[in-house]
Amino acid sequence: MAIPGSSHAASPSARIVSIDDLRAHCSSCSMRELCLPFGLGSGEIEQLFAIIGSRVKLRKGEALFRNGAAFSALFAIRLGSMKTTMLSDDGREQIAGYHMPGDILGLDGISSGRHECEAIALEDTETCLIPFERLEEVAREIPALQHSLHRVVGREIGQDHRQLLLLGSMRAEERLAAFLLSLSERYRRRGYSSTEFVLRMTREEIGSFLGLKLETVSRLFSRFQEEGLVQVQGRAVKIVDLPTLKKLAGVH
Amino acid sequence: MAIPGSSHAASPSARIVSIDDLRAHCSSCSMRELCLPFGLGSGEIEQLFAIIGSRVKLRKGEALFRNGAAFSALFAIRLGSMKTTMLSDDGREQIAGYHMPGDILGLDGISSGRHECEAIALEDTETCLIPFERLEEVAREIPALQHSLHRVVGREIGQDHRQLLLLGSMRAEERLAAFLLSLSERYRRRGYSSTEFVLRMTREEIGSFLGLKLETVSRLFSRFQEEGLVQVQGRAVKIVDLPTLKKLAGVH
DNA sequence: CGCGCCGTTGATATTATTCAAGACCAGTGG
DNA sequence: CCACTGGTCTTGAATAATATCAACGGCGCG
Repeated sequence: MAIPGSSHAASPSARIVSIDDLRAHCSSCSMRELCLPFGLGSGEIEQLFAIIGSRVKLRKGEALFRNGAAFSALFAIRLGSMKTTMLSDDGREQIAGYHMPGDILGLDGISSGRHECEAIALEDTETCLIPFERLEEVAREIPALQHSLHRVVGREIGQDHRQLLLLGSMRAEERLAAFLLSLSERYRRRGYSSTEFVLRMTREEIGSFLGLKLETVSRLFSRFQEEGLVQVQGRAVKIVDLPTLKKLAGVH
Repeated sequence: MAIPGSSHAASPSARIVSIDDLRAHCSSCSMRELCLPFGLGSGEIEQLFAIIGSRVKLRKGEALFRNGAAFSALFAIRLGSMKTTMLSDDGREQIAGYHMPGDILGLDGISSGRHECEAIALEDTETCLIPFERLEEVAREIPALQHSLHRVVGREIGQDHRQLLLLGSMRAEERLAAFLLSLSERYRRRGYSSTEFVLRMTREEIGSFLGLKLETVSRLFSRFQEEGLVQVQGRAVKIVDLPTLKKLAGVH
């Protein structure tokens, strides 16, 4: 499973690209505010950047890591988007996360030393590979980096908890409304339109993420459109009536 | 909301007890293998112990921290059990976690500086208060502690992901079976019986944790008993047919 | 062009919830 | 001691929500 010339886990088809591009540098990365560099001085960013040995490019559908793979690194998404999926023993899959640029992947592997989920690219995607042991070393020297790592980890836990609330206590239409609002907010924070965006997942994947079947998702999109909440054409979504959508999702 | 003489968040009725008991020491705590001290040498445990200024005792129903409270510390459960609950804006609550001795609570507050859930004692419970800033300081000096903290965090994320799988893709009977197996395993690791234990939650709380209504949980317990999988008397549970239970939960 | 994947929609089936009634149990005060 | 009370648990019947099954249209791509 290992890539020739690399001790880090990634799928065989992934291509590792050595750094030859200045835009790849943390200090000029447009995601630095959301990612590990947040709060670091320029010298400190330099130290962080020094351990990011490579970028990993994935084509749509390729895996960054697979279930059971040895854990040795975190990955920061630079460009594109990914899903993380949990697999039950009988083959069903549950999408546990939908990740965008600035998100950090792979935290699930820290405790057991093996990844307990899979990370699959939803489109052509580029990530930074961050060797975890070296990150720990540098974090011991740079309090701000240590804190930033903890902040990222806490963000992941918070997101998971909100998803638990969604799956455990919301009805189908509330789930979809909450999902759209969450996307809206996350695009906004990244400087994109918060009202018009393109979904990167199929209806089936959205259903898996929300604990629903694809037909239910499709029907809900149709109904939301009828009711004038959104305009949907395939994966292109335009949020029309934000207040009502918020009310639906239970946000007051 | 702050306790007189303490800068750390906890409910007003919680009593802080200064350390006057040798059994309170990390090195003699029966949970040290599951908790932060794991993997530390005795000198290092001493340094960790030095920052644990106090224990927090809670009576059944009392809160360790509430939603929105300022985050300043983690808490390690020494004795008893707790639930963490997420609150939706419209008042519904979702139990996100069921925690036992050795578990670390409060990680959800790291990223925003405020707790995003509530931690409530399910029975009389005792926890160690671990000031987070000081923990970060000491973790920078002791790689093993730093790693142990990361391991604990990763464990939490893994557990959340498994719960997402449960809520998103399992049917009611699978959820209850998986819940019982998870309890069984966690009691086993703590040196208790893995086949006979007492639930610390009401049917309603179990339902909330599993995304079900209390009546559904009650019916399932009755059915599992009829089918000879378990013996249930109120909250006392005895697992009778482990293999079938595992098959139900989708574990092969 | 034809194939495969994706999305929509309708009819039906299944699952879990809701509503309702009553049993049980521990604690409390007369 | 006993009746009373509030919380918990169980069970049944009716209902609502979502899944399943099935058919078909569209779109992109080789």
